This record gives sequence, structure tokens and C-alpha cells, in this order.
Amino acid sequence: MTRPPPDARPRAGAIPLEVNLTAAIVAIAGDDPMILVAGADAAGQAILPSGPFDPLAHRTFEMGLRAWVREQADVPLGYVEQLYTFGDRGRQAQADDRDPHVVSVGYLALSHLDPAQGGLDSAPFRRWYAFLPWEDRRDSKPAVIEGKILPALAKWTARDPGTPNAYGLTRTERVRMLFGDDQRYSDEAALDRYQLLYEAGLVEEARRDGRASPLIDEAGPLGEPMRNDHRRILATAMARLRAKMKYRPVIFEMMPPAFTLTALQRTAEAISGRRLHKQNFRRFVETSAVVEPTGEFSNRTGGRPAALFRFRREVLQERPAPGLRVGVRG
Amino acid sequence: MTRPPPDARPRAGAIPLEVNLTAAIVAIAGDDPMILVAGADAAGQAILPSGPFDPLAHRTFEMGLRAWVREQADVPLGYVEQLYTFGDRGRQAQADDRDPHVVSVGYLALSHLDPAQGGLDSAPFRRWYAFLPWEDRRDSKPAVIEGKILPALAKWTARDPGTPNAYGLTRTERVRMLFGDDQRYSDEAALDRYQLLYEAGLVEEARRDGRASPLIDEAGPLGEPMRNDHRRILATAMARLRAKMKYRPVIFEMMPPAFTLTALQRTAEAISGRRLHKQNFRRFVETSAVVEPTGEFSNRTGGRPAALFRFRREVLQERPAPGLRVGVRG
DNA sequence: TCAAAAGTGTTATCCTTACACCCATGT
DNA sequence: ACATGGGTGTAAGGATAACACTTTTGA
Repeated sequence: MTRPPPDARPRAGAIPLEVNLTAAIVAIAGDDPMILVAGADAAGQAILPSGPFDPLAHRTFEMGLRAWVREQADVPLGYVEQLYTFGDRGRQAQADDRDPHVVSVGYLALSHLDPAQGGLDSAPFRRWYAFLPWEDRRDSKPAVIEGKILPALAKWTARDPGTPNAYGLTRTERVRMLFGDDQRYSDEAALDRYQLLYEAGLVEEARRDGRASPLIDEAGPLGEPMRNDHRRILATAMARLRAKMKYRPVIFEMMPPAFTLTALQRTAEAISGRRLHKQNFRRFVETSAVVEPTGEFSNRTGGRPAALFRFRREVLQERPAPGLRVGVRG
Repeated sequence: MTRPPPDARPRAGAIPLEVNLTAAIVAIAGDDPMILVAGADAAGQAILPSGPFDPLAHRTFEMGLRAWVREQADVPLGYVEQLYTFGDRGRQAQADDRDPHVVSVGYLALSHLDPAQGGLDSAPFRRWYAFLPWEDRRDSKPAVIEGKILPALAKWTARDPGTPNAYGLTRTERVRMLFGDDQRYSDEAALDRYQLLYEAGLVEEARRDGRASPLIDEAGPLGEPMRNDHRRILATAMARLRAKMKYRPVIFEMMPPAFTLTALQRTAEAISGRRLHKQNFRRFVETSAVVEPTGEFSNRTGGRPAALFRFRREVLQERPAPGLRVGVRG
């Protein structure tokens, strides 16, 4: 094993690649988290706003991303956060995709827009659970898990139940942790669930990459596929947002300036895919002092008028990790 | 504002870039976290193991990274995790750096090697607090903060104390949060601290990029600089490792197979840069069941022989977030 | 007057923090 | 015997989880 001299700079053999920026832009419409799509390809697969990074046009990734979004969707972005950079867009290129050497940088962005109000009616939002339906556990466990996913994964597990992977977990254990029903279920494992389905060859993207299982036709489609690796980016965004919400007040980046506590809870439930306990949610919001009453009331809620609240920006400097605990089931 | 037709694919004008992979490889030597350096450049600045990504040679980033590390350092890597992708390596290229269009993907890796034992004596590890000395608060607040950083930042703050940045925080507030002494201090904000010093023009890297403050010579060097953006990657690695340690059992990736509880605590303290409370640390380790006694004892510790423990791999499947809480000061 | 949603009170339990003390070895 | 570090018990305080009930509006 040779070692280069101390001054060696590993720049020899530099390979030119293309860097693509993709945004998962999330907004809330009533009870549903929505994802902005920039259109669909010839096969009808949804595509996220995206485009190549040109360092001559934009100094940073984030500036390039904002430019692409402005051009393709005309939605104002608030919070923006880099997610992950994928060097492998699946194992094989698509038929109409000549250059396979694309590096894909995924971003999460949040928008205050309420897609249901249609203020910018032209921006086409879609329900994010249309793409990852097994992630919505708000009202009972979704049917697709018991009906399609677990039967197919049972066969996949049976082929090799006991060999541990790099993290020491067997197929049996991974399936139980990710799609099971007990305390070990974690809403933050959204990416792991998608990756497991990909690995088992049960999502359309696996077929595209030549890694489909024979079971894929038996089970039928699991959520709507997206172009390229966009559904993987969406799953990454969901996982990150669910985790981040618990220790940073990012949820307010999707709320209007004034909101009721119930609306806030509905949003937290929509993102995390779980029902929350009303009293404890309220107590936590109150004691953590992340919101303050505006003094106004809303009587558009059906029953007793609800007090309106606003986000207290001061918490950003008062506490290092002001988030919304989502630990309690309703 | 025009919108492309639904089927449009934003691939026109694809720009070739070079993708560079860089690894911050951490190991523990007694009481000190160490970082593997692959050498130094002509100016004496340390460089991390790194190299360009070639998709023809390696299917994934991680495989490429492991290949570069194998070639430059000969250290076995356990845990590997992607950190962040920087599209801007500082605002300006270095003098001897002809192609400015490099995208830098940073990685965190952990190694079981004890650099103090010198099993592989050729691998040159350095103390990571040599590069970021203000991060070590184990034994009182480091002198460099009171002596150099705060005086220089006071002048920087005085030039614009009250204008809020994108997150609504003023210079005054940021300095107090990041370098202050109260409860708001967070060990996980290591990257924010480095970025603040860069923004204020107080680190060598800022001078290199043409953004040095006149104060930089007055204050004198703040930690050892590294080549390119390597110190930024190190700060990112430190922040991520400190955060991750609290909810994932990554610390065991740096421990030998059997260890005493005191050694485990010393490691947690070394990484987090803070002293921990002995009894509470032990109780947490015990109740969380992340370790189990081997039955052996070590009498090389000076006093009463210490029981040896090993990591219980089973916790990975028992609990979704088994980490080491580091919330308690000693 | 009743449905619907807002909003509150109270208790058991567990975890965190903090205190101080005992134990087993080498020198 | 004593210095050195290993190892424990217990109680106060606070946060969390769980229970059900009252209040205010519109229809």
C-alpha cells in the first residue's frame, strides 16, 4: 500500500460530471401536506422542479435552485435546506437518458402558500401521500401495508430471513421495524422504508433500473412513481422534515401569519403522518412559548371561535432547540 | 413568469463540473479525538484524505471515498456518513488552483483504531481541537475565546449590532449564543461557530478567499488552517457527530471491542467537548441497555479494577433511537 | 337545544438531576 | 495505610402521559 508524498494533491484524472439540483417543495393544504410538481414526463410520471447547476450563472447551489424554481413554478420559497447528494441515480440509466454521469443534489424547501386557497392557482401541488401512501398512519394503518406490502415482503424475507446486513439487521427484523405496528415504528424512517421497497424490487423505480422483483406485478403499484430519483428525494425530504420538526420550529414556515392551535396540530399530524394527543400538544406548545396569542379570534371553524396565535421569533435566540415534540399518540 | 410545458426536462445547458470527495476520519486516542490527515501542502496546511469521484471506476460516492482513503492512509473505516455538498469553495479560487468549478462532497468516517497505540504507526492523526481549539470546553472555557475571539468579535459586532440576518438574529445575538457561557451554548453548533468566524474574516481561510478582516492580524491565528475547505468539512463533521451521538450509538464505532465505562465517558466527553456527570452517565448507559458486561476486568487503570463492557448490537433492533444522552454537565 | 369544536384541570408515573458515600486494588 | 479510580443508593423536582370535563359559538 503506497502513500503519496505529503504535498500530493489528488486532482489527477479529474472527471467532468453534471450536477443536477432538485427541490422537494412542501406546503400545507388543510389536512394534507402537498408537494409541488413541475409537470409530468411522457410516461405520466410527475417531476419535481429541477435543473443543472451552472457555477457561472449562480454563485451557490441554493441560488441556482431558487432560479430553477422561479422559472418552473413561481412559488415563493421560505426555508431551504440541502438534503443529500446522490452519486448513483439507480444502477442503470433510463432509455432516453444518454448521459449517465449525473450527480443529484436534493433540497427540501417549505412554502407558506396554502395550495387549497389557490392564490397562485397555476402552481400544481400534489398530495405527497399519493407518492408514498404507506407513510400516512393518521387514520389507522394504511390498507396498502397489510394488503400489498407485507404479503410481498413476506416472500422477499422468506428467501433470506437470517443474514444480517451491514448494520447487523436481518430482512425479518428490518421489515418488522419499518412496517410493523409496535413502539419501534418511527415516522422518521420514511427514507428507509422507501429504500427497503426499492431493494426488494417492489417499486416502479426498481423496474426502471433493472432490479424489479417478480413480485412487483403481483402486488400492483405501490404509490405513484416519479421521474428519475425524484421519489427518493421526496422520501428523504419527508424523513428530514419529520425529524427536524421535533427540534426546530420549521413548521411555522408552512403556517400563515396567524393560525389556531388546532390548525397547528393538524399540520404537525399531516407532516408526521400520525395522530397527536390534543391536550398534551397544547400544553407543550404553551409551555415552550413558541407561539403567542394575537388577541384575534377565528369563527370560521364551525364551533366555538378559536384564538389565533403567531410564531414567536424570539425563541430562536432563547433556546437552542425549540421544536414541536411529537412523541405522543392520540 | 413563463412556465415550461409539462414534459420539459431541464437538461439543456448542462455544465460539466468536477466532484471531489473528502473524508473527515475520526478516532479516539485516550482523551483526545483525532483526525486523520493525508499530509500537508507547501504552505504547511494539513489536508484531509480526498480525491475526485470517477463514476467509471466506482459505482457510488462511498466506494470512491473508500478507495481514496485506502490509497492515502491505509486505515480501516467502519461507519461512513455523507455530510454536506458544498458548491462554493469560498468565494475565490486559490492562486494555484486553476479550475474553480469543483463541487466538494464531505464525509464523516469513524475508525476503531487507537492512534495512541500506533498499531498502524504510519497513519498520521492530529488532534481535532488543534484546528478548532474554541470547541474544547472540557476544562474551563478555552483561553482563545476570551483572549482573542470575543475581543475581535466585539469590534465586528459594533460595526452592525442590530440588523437581523435571514434567521432574524443580529450579530450581537449570534455571538452571545455561539461563544457565550449560558444554557444557550450548544456543542452541536460547531459549524455555526466556524462559519461566524469565517464571515467575520477572522480565520485564515477568509484571507485566502479575499474576505479577511483587518482584525485578523491583530487577533492572531485562530486554530490551524487547513487546505481548501477542509476545515469547514471538519467543523461539519464535528457538529454532525456531536448531534448524532445523542440519538444513535455511533460512539461504539470508535471504541475497542471491550472497554470500561470510564473510557466510554472519556470518549463522549472528548467528542462533545464538555464534561459529563459521572453517576448520571453511568445510570443512563445502564438503563438504556446499550452495553453489557463482558465478565472481564481491567486492572490497568490505576485503582480498583474496572469492569469491561461491550456494545449490545441488539439495541439496534430494539429501539429506534438508542443514543448517549449528553445533556448533563458535571 | 344541540352539534361541533375550543379550551381546561388533575393525577400517576417516569425520567432527570443532584446529592454523598462505599469498594477494591497497587504501592 | 492510603491514594486512586471504580462503582452505587436515594430522594427532590420536573416533564410526560393519561384520564374526562366545561365553554362558546352557529345552525
